[in-house]
Amino acid sequence: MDHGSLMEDQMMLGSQVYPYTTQTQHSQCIIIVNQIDGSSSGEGSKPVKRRRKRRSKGSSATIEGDVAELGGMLRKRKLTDEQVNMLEYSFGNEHKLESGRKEKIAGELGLDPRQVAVWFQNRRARWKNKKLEEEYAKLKSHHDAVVIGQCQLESQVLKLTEQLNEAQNEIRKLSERLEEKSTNSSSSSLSVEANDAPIEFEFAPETNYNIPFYMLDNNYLQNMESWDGLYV
DNA sequence: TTGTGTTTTACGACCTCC
DNA sequence: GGAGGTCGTAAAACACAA
Repeated sequence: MDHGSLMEDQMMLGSQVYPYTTQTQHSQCIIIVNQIDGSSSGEGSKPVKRRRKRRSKGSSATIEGDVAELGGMLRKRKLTDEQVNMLEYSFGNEHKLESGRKEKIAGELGLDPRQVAVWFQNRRARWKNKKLEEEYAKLKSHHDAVVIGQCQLESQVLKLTEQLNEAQNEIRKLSERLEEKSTNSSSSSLSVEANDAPIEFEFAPETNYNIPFYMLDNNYLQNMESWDGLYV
């Protein structure tokens, strides 16, 4: 029998047959689930996508923790705060769920072991999503810092390029002046330098030329310090 | 009240490990 | 091969604005 197509047909027809039969009896809710579908996953090599049987939205709402079965159909129930708290506590201790632990938790909380397993699966998925979001936020802030740093460096490059141009102009002027003087006094055998007026520097006379000028910028040094931490 | 977006519960399909 | 994992998604439950 093709359970898949039967289920699909039942869904199409709006049938209320659910792929599980239920036997519930508990202080709050125990669901003993007997799978009648029988074709869990191993249906040959070809993957068969079967439509799942879902209840229609027309069914009335359930009270939290209420019995999970009505008119032969499973009802989705919200777990009580106490159950969720206990599950959260258990999840906090260990994200994985061995079968012994699952049975124990299910027994303590009055839940079906399957519910406990499903809850842990969903909880792991939420935890993973949260981790991914955190990771994304961290990477984004790092990226933003890198972009800001890059802008700062680019503006520094512009500034330094300007300074370099000025320096080159100054050098050119000086060498032109020297050349001029040497041409004028070419007939004389006297030393030029001895009678010359001192050469007048037009920029940064106080600059210490033993240190690369870009390192004299405080911003440069500060940036060097703050950038070290980014590449750990 | 109702439409809509989000969260929670549950499941099917598939994968991995023992 | 079975148990238990992830992933994607349906549908109920819930929150909340209009």
